[in-house]
Amino acid sequence: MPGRAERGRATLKDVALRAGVSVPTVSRVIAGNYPVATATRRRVEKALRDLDYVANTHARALRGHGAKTVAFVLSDVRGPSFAQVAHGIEEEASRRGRLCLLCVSGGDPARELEAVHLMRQQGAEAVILIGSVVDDEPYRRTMAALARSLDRSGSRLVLVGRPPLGEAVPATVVEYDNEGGAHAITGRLLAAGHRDVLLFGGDAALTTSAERLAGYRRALADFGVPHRDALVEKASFDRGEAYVAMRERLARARDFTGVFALTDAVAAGALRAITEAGLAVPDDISLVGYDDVPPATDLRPRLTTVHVPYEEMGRTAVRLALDRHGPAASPADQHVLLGTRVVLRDSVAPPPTRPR
Amino acid sequence: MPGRAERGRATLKDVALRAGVSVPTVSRVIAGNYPVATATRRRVEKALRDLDYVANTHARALRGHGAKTVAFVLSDVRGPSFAQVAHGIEEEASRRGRLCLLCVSGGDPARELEAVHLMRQQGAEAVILIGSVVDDEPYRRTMAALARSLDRSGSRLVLVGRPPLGEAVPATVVEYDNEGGAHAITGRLLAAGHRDVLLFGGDAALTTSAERLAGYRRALADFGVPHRDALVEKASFDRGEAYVAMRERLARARDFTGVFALTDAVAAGALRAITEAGLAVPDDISLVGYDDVPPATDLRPRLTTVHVPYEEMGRTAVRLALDRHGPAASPADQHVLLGTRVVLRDSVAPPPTRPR
DNA sequence: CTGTTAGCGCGTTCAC
DNA sequence: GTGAACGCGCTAACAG
Repeated sequence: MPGRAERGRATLKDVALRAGVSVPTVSRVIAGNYPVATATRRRVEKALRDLDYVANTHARALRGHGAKTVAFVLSDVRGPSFAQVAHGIEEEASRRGRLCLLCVSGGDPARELEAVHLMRQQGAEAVILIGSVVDDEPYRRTMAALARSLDRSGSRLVLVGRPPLGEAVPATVVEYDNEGGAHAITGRLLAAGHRDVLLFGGDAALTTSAERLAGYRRALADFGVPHRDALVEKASFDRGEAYVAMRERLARARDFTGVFALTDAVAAGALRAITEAGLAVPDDISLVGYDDVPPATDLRPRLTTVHVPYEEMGRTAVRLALDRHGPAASPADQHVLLGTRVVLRDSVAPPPTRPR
Repeated sequence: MPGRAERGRATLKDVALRAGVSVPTVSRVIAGNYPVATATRRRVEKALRDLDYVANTHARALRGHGAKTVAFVLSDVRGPSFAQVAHGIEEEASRRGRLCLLCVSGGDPARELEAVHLMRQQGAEAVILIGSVVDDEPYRRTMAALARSLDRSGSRLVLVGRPPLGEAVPATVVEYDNEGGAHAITGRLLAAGHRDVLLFGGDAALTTSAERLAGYRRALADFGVPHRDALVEKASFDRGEAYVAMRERLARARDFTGVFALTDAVAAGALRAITEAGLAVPDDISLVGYDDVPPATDLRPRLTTVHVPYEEMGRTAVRLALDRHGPAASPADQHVLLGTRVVLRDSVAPPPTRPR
């Protein structure tokens, strides 16, 4: 009776039985760092192949030798910017021999929490949370507790593209200069002569939107242009909804010559609405976006936007979390702010001189 | 000495010690399906909270109660179509309480194999391989062996958007009608009157390209249009390279009035080159793509393309693999071919009447 | 109701 | 060189 080799996966015991040796011997052959007689080794190796043995990660993990895991949560893999972060994480993690655990929250804080819980159980070395949130008091409290829990169990909470929780909270933060990027890109519009700049898209409750709005306002202030609430038009981050919203806005009032779309996808939707309304970009209306996702190049005109180092953020997140106990690691390194830069393309021009 | 509660994660033992009960009692409180005295339960629950206990998935898995895992491998998360499949998988998996393990292969067969190996060790319930491959003999042999290995260990190999390996191989296959879609979309061009249709992009060694090419040729045959090798222009799947390739092609010869781009991204690159060459789509040249990714709507003109049910493929993959032992499951259901459909938009018109 | 015993698959002691 | 014994953390049996 050859053990359970027939059904289910073969265990060390099955292999040992077949090779006529004891379990530890097989283990040694596999590990390779212990002297084993050549003849025995051959027999074991044959049995290993015959039974198609694969080590059980769970048992290994229990013993302390488990394959390490890096886990991350994002709201939707289909978003190009999230996908870039995910790619960066995956790349760096697998470069270091780590497996990647992925959860999607759909933007729901409850699902995000649940996901983190699962990842803790899994014993993930790092738990990476990606993207915007509603930064209220309950959120901060929960997150701080989570960070401490993970820290106690030797794991690490990493916040990517999300504000820090305070000095006392043991979490790694990888941000990008969101407000600065918004300030710079709005500045481009203003410098080209635009005075009526529509801020388009987003939900001010989300940190990402709020920061971009702040940059927009600061740029306005720098140029001495008074802020007008009427020039802030909410719309979701969805291209389709952005299209509809811009169409309606144009039907209602054409009281702007420049548009700062909170996202490239939003810009794409807006562009279609503007074009269909018989207006030209950038001749009649200038348009800028944010994120610099690859399809931004496919727009006509090619979109001027803000480049965000999403992939690098992903890589950095993994690196910081995994190297935090290393030789040259200091707590200060656990909070990183990556730069953004404006990518000049073809969607900005001076405002038209004659009134429309 | 309260065990290891200070550093590392708390175990059942720590909790039991603190609550003054035995280990199984704590286990029962957690499981909840066993009678426990109310007073004891309270004490245990407090200890659980105090110590911030989290169950160890690995120990549970070893015992047979582990959180199940669905694993998948794709070449690049940043590709919108892959991202859609990934989303479908994640959605269906988490709906069924499964965790998702993600690996990226970069299109390298060796890395793909390595990834599958890791996933086997992890004891994944299903291992899903996504996307095109070079379908040669070594590949088929390796894959078949892998399928059998996984099958023996109670897991399942799932091939998504990739041809089956033969009846005898225990694998689940979720395909879409790739050739049919290519046939239909090429037919649109032909029906509009085009006779010189350029097949643009892709690498014929990859299954996806080969199938689309086959559909293209069949459509040509149906319309009695002879196939010309000169009208097959290779280019990678990258938008940037497609742009360059189309620019060069146009400089060399404008011997076509219609373009079938193997991918929407390729179509985007081609569109830019065509437009910059002073040609109009669809007035001078008609252009179609494949995949129907969201940004295809942002192109101007909006791209006529083939819709592929990527998300559904992801969901189906998980469903088939997990339900294969269910009541109404038959082996025949383990091979599915999903339909594609042409999405008519604005990038096709009859060819110009006067010679350019 | 609760504690004791046993074992999941593996790797690391120890002896022989 | 190799086998026997033990324990990682957990849960399912069996006592009591």
